Amino acid sequence: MNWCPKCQTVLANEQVTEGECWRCHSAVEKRDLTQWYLKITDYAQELLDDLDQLDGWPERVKQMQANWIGRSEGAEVKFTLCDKQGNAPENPTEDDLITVFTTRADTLFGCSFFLLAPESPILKGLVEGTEYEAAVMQVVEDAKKITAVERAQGNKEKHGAFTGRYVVNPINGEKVPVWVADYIVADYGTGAVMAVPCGDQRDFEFAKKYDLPIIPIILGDDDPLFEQLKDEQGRVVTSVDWDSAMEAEGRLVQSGKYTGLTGGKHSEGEEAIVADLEAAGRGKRKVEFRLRDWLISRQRYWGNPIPMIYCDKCGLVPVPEEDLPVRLPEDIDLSAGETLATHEGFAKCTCPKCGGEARRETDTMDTFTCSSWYYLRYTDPHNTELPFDSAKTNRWMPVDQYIGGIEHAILHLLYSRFFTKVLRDLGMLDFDEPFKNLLCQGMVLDEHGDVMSKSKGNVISPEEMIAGYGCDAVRAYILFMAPPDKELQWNEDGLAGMHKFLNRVWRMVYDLVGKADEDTLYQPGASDAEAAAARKVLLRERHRVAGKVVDDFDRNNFNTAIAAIMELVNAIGDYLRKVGPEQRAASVDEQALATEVANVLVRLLAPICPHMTDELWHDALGCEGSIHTQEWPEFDPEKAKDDEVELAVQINGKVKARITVAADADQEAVKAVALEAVQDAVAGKDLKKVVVVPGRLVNIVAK
RNA sequence: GGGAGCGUGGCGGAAUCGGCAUACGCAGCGGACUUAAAAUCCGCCGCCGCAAGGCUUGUGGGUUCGAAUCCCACCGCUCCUACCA
Repeated sequence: MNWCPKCQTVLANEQVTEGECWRCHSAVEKRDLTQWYLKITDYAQELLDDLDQLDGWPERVKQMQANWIGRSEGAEVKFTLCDKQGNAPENPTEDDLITVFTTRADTLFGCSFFLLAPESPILKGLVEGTEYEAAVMQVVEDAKKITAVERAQGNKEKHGAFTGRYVVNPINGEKVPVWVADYIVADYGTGAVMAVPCGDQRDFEFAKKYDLPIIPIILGDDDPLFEQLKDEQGRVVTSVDWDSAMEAEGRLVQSGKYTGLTGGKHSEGEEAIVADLEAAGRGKRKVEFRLRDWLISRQRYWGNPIPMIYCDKCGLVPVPEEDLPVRLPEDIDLSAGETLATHEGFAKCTCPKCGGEARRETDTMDTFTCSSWYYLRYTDPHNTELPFDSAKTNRWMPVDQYIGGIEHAILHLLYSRFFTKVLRDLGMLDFDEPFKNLLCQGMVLDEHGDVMSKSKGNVISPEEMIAGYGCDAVRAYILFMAPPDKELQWNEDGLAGMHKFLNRVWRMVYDLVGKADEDTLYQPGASDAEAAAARKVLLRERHRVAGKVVDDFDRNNFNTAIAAIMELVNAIGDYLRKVGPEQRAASVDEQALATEVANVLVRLLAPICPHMTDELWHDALGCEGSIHTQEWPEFDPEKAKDDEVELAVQINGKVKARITVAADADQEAVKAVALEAVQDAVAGKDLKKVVVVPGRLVNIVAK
């Protein structure tokens, strides 16, 4: 197990990052303990396959989950263990065979030694009472001491020892030595590995360090990728061009009857060799996953009790359903060092089977077990009989939009998907995935670029900013600073600007509905033509911006939605300056336009600035009810269009002039206007081609 | 070591399908109003250049009528993962 010495508890693999505890960042140690697991590995394939259904998830998160699940296609190969005298059994039984997993069966001819993990359960039996025992057990002991942190920091010096035993390679009958090596991971594959030093850099390093033979197989003895110094057996390699060797997978197998077949993962050679091993009963196709079972036991008070009872007579007995849930005791003195195990009122119980004295399991479950399905309860929160009624939950779920930090990409989001599938298989849910759309908001960084966190003490307090500018301004400013999925380096320079903008909105709305006091934006002096132009732009912007904001919200682009609202506000400002209060008061049409624009503006801004818009809704616009139950403003894409468009005129892709044409002008007319606009520049040149992109530009290709 | 992503003005950022690069804002500069300041409003604001004009999306190539966007190589940064056979 992974053990955190500070938290005094075990951790799941997912909760160890770079060798450290996810919660307190202490270096994680290894311990041998008997613990409870959930068998998430049974769902490895489905958890991987169903990532394809998650169109609304960031690619990055799906990639991280796929890597974590880590599917590898390969084969199991059975080697025969020789006895202590080094003789292979004539008719080996299953007990005489040791299985390895490999993705490169085509390299079996290059296997020159055989490795076991230090934690391998058969290791002790192999060396017990032999002259090799001391050295092997030393490697086992040392492996426990090297912390995962040291390994993560690149301390990858490999250690090993010969066990004195041999195994026979099933493909060629070669006898190779068995070593223990600390770079073999016990709980991946079988904890035993065939070593092919000319095909694997780690095996190569190990072979060099302990002077083990290196057989050049992928390519043959004379391949230039291997720099060779042959000993009397003709098989010592001093170095390998690894970069090239990695790309050499398409090359040919050069050994035995397979000579001439291509090598590599899923290659002809690999297929042929696995097929022969299978026929001989010495191998079979196998898929391995990196994902391990989820260790849920925690040595903590807070957590769901694990509902199991230990009885001396009956063994392990589950708490019967009618006694569930098991509740934590509240009369426990944690500060005095009392634990669930020492709390007799909790730990002591009677066996549900025989009625005799028994003890409860006093470990509790990982907090992530609770967070893996809490959201289901939201669909039926008052149910006193069941966690949730399936009919209700199936109606509401899955969650349309889930929001969370990227730090949960593997932990919470993988566990929740697993729980959903298990509950579905138990008949309690009728869907496969809990969260249709996922938004991972970026983290907030301080001025040095460090992630803000309570434990680092570098968080900024929103209270002060809210006191100075109001929470609508703080909220709008945060949304405006960056798209939500991007990380954001905190900087308050623009906050005062956002505050000014909202004040401007406030005054404008009152001005538009004719309730401005003395503080109007109107500056006399605009001509009728200028007033008409401002009015036209305003009407267009009202429709264009409403469409853009609705669209931006669908894509979570809140920053550009706010930018668009600012553009509408700029158009309103121009209108208010040029069409004065008296003019507006005198015209029913003008009042209707101004009121509608005010109404649209306030509704567009409502999700961003909920407080001030609700006040404007009642006090300025005189509307009833809450603004937050209103629909988005309607809009007409036709009215968002201008009847004239400005086009760039390019010569060979460089902008040389700009022309204004009617929006519905036909291409020939546009071409003529464009050519006229640049006639001096193209004079005397050969016109190869004229590309007209309606509404955008004209590109003239001339030589 | 393996995987993913990013690089645009002084700054945050925009450009949704290959079509006017720098929207919107911050900072800065100039102006109006004011006895003055605040507040408010207007204008300028990528780089070089007096100008005409030229250059510009990390660097270098390629595809294309046209590239921030697609392809290749390199440089730099970030995140994830890590002795996974």
